Amino acid sequence: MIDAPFLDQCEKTCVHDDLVAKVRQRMLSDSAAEGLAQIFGLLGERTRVRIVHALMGGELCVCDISAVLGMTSSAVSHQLRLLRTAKLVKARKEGKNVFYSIDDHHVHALVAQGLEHVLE
Amino acid sequence: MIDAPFLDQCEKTCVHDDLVAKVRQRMLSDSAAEGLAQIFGLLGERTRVRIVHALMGGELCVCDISAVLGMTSSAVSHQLRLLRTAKLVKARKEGKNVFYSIDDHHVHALVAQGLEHVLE
DNA sequence: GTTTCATGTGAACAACTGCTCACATGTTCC
DNA sequence: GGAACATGTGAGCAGTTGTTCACATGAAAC
Repeated sequence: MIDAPFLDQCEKTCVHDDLVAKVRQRMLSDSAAEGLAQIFGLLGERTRVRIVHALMGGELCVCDISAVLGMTSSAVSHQLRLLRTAKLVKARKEGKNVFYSIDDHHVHALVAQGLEHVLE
Repeated sequence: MIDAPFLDQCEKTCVHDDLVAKVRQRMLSDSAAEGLAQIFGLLGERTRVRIVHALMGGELCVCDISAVLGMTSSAVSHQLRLLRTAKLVKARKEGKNVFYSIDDHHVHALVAQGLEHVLE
């Protein structure tokens, strides 16, 4: 049921009980909301979204990404770690270099969809 | 061209000049990166993504959203302001109540796409 | 082995952000 | 008019986060 303390605020005049109950049934689970917020949050930062977009053209090593973005490799590496942990990008080691690429096929679609919103 | 200070770090051995130059040509503009980060960032937070998801079932007034999420209407109103300013949701006034709904048709697609990633 | 270099990472600092609290606004009902 | 109530908002605080700095790691070349 609906938590009491919040209904008490305006129960009589405002809240549409049946509607609220219906929406709560379809509501995102905690884990789903957390997961959604995580992936959107990772893409919701200038540096990281630029990294992901750069990788959409193909794999790049850390040093190349640093050069493309004009940032230190340390800063880039910190962000790559977050993206890698969340499985948005994957790493391939080759000698001294580590090449990164998009890991999840949904990421492409998400960024493309986001661009449609931004560019129209 | 490519900014000098960042190339200097590992110019001789690591950076693939032609590849970096090519990627930089296709690189996101500053405004596009900022716009992408903004919309993803807005969806990249637990409370806001729950609000947007709740609105995907139809319009709701502030008080109903508060009841659904179990949060104060003040906290919800603060977040609605951000979503409204960014044109992710729109407001319709009716007497004392203000009903919110999804403003941009891309938002539906984005959240649905994000859910596919999370739920698989 | 030693050097060189690409990458990874912990600590620290500054900037940002979400919530709370108090209060303002505007509408309805009496 | 005044009371009640849904909503909006500014200030302040606590928690989070992105970058820098210094240093560690691991691989290639000599």
